[in-house]
Formats: sequence, C-alpha cells, structure tokens
Amino acid sequence: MRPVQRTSVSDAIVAQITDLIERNVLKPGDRLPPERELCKRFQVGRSSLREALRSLSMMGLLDGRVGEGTFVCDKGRYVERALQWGFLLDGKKLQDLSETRMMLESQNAYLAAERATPADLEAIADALAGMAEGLADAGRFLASDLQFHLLIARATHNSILYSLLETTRNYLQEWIKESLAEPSLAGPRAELSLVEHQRILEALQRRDAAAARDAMAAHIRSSSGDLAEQVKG
Amino acid sequence: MRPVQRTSVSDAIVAQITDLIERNVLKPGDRLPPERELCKRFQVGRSSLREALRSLSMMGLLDGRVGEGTFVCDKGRYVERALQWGFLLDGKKLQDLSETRMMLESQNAYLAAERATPADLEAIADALAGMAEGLADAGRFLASDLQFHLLIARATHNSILYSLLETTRNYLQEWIKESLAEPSLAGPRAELSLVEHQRILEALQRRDAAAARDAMAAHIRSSSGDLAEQVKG
DNA sequence: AATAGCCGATGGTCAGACCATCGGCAAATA
DNA sequence: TATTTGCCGATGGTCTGACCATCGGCTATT
Repeated sequence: MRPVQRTSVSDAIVAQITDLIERNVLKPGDRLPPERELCKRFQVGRSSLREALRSLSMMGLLDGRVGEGTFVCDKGRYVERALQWGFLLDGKKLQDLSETRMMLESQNAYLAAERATPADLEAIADALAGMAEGLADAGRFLASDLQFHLLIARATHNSILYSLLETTRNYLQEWIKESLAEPSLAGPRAELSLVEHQRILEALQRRDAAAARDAMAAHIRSSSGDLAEQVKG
Repeated sequence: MRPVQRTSVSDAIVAQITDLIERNVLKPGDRLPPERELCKRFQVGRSSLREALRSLSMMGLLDGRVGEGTFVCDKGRYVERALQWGFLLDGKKLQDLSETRMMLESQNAYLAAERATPADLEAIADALAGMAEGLADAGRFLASDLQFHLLIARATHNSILYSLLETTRNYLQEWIKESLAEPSLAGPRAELSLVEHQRILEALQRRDAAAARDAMAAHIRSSSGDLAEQVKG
C-alpha cells in the first residue's frame, strides 16, 4: 500500500500546457485558444482553467491580453518576473547560488574543452573580442562577458547544464552588474577579467580540460570575491 | 506622458501577500484566514483571490490543504523552484540528465566532506546500514540508497545544490529502479553498490574531499553503466 | 480615402452553489 | 475508563453563469 496520487485539476492543466511548451507544440508567440474554448477541450470549469493560466502567467510562460488572447512568452522571462517581486535573495541564498554557479561554470568549461566544435570555439573567441572592444563601454563589456560564458555552456552540448547555468546567471546578473559598475574597481577589474577569459579560451583551444576548468574556477573565484564584498557592503 | 500602470486584482493580492511574507508578518507554518474571509478583507471576488493563492502555491510560498486551511511554506524555496522550472523547460535527455547528476553528486560529495557535521555523518552512516539490512529487500535497499545520496547533498548545507540533486534523482529514479530490479544484476550489483557507498562514507569521515568526490564519481559511473545498458536493451 | 463609431470576441472579475476532505466532538462500545 | 465510531461544521476545490473593460476589425459616414 502506498499513498494515492492526489492531483488537482489546475495542476493537471499546468502540467499539460507546460508539456506542450516543452515539446515545442506551443512555440513562443503562439496564441492559445480562447479560455471558453479551452474549458470545453479540457472538460473543466473556467475557474480551474484560469487558475492554471494565471499560474503560468505569473511564472512568465504565458501572457494574457484582454480582447486579444493568451500568448506563449519567450523562455527565460520567468526569472525576470520572479525578481520583479523583489524576492528574497538573502546572504545565504546568494552564497549558495554563487557556489552553484562556480561549480557549473568550471565543470562546463571542462566538458566544453572536450566537446567544443571549431564553430563553438570561434564564437567564443568572437565574444572575447567583443569584451576587448567594450573595455570602455561597461554595457557592451558585460554583454560580451555573459555571452562568453553562455557559449562555453552551449559548447558542452548538454542542454540541462546550459539551462541551469543560464538561470543561475540570470539571478546573479544584477549583482554582477553592480559589482562591475563600481567605479573604483571597474577599470582594473575589467582588464583582469579580460586576461582571465583569455586564459580560459586558450585552454579550450588546447583541449586541455583540466586547465580550462581550473582557469574558469580561478576567474569565478576572483570575481565572486568582489561579489562577496558587494554583499557585505 | 507615459503608459498608465495597469494592475490586475490578483497580481495586487500576490504582491500584498508576498510583502507580508517578506516582512515576516506571515511566518512559515502560519495559517492564513479562510478564503471567504480573505475575500471580505481584500474586497475581491473569490476567483481573483484563488488565482492569487494558486499562483503563490505554485511558486512554493503557500500550501493549501482541504479542510484545514492555507499555510505559509517553510523557507523560501523560491529560487529552487525556479531552477526546477528551468530544468523542465528543456528537453530531458537521459544522457544529459545522467551527466548532470554525475557532476552534482561528485561535487556535493566534495563539499560534504568539508562541511558535514557529526550529525550529518551519523545520518549517512544510518542510511548505509539500512542498505546493508535491505540487501534482500529491493524496495528498502533502494530507499536507503536514495536517502544516502540525499543526505550527502544535505550535508553540503547548500539548499540549491540539494534541490538540484533531488530533482535529477527524481527524474532518474524510474530508470534506476528498473535497473536494480533486473534479477540477473540485482544481487552482485547491490553488493558492489554497498562497497562503493562504504568507500564514500569513509572518505567523508576522513574529511578527504577529493577522495569523496572520486569515490562518488566512480560509484555513479559504475551504476550509470548499468543504466546505459538498460536503456539500450 | 480617411475617419468615426459600432460590435463581437476575449480576458478579468464577481457571486453563488455544490462537493470532498479534514479535524474535532460526542455518542456508542469494549 | 479507554477506545472506537459516526456525525458535523469548516475549508479548499470546482463548476456555472453573469457582467464589465478592452481590443481589433468592420462598416458607414464624411
């Protein structure tokens, strides 16, 4: 004997729609059938359906517009939405997140060194060039920096690892931005960062997995040091 | 002139309740007033209120129990929840999952060796004892096995890493179960598994982080080998 | 041809009803 | 007296039908 599965109607709907989005049957930008129509298809009341849709909207998967319909959002919007409620990222959580990122980044670098295609490496090199050109432009520098890391994650050809890193980065992005915006640190920090990224790329090009991992770890450590100070102050 | 702020009723409720939880007016474990009561206080219809509550439940802030009430959940499991969503939104390839798990398990073992409290170690040892006792009982063996790994993750004292490992395990659990259920493999596999777990525990007790990581990696590798065969067959 | 007004479609909200479940209490039972 | 059984109110879960505000496109007026 084991506890029977208790499933609420709206949870089931959430699961179904989520699944449709996952399997790309519903693509970003697509419009869902009207609520009243969905009720008939799912054989549920409008309340239950709306609770499901509202939950999905709150998580940023859907977007309802009066008089127009309900649309599928781009993926990744939900993190933004989450932070919109100015949510709890207490010190401990930030530290945990930072640690998780460190682990993901370094391990991804390791795998990327083994698996990156020539095209991957070229794209990563381009991102690095973008950083160099953006030394004077904090916005561009940061964008290229992010791109660099995401491209490495992509080069692992593991969609889950990529997705996890992307999410953690999204959460930490705000703090990273503030950290780099510190005028006293910005200049030297950016140049140091550039050198560190250079080392990572070289390791990747040499297919030296361990070196890539260590170079990435060193880079994150040095930048998360700033992060820690940022949090304290 | 700028676009006027359009706010929906349930979003406003979500914001208010979120704020109450943030300011600790509503503490974890607290019970909210009944829905019908809240309707009167917020001066809104029950549908709108329920859409808000459902969203908060979906995000892991609230938990509604029929006949009892709606309660504030422990801790902010918010980030964890979001990461799990990130998880879902991408294709779940067994190989990718397995790889992610390998990385999480081994890294968690590393951190656990550094941070486990005596109580943590004791709990892990208990789980191992449970496995030994359950050699003849596949169900119990598997349960203790799972417990062993989760307790190690817990011993990292990093809620995000724990949550991620828990999620990957949940996804893989079905395959793992089938794999161990194979009659031809069950006996020897379980005994080998026991020895591997023993090695991990010893490394943890010695506070030898690298050894713990390597022992865990070896264990996962050997068990995921079975997993791969299982998938092929 | 351009504009103004209308109208149906659609999401947003509300109110009331019924159901299943849970916890506690009282009555029946040993 | 201690335990079990049955009942009942409270509560979340669901359904229905209704009304409103808004949007987009159609139509008629200019």
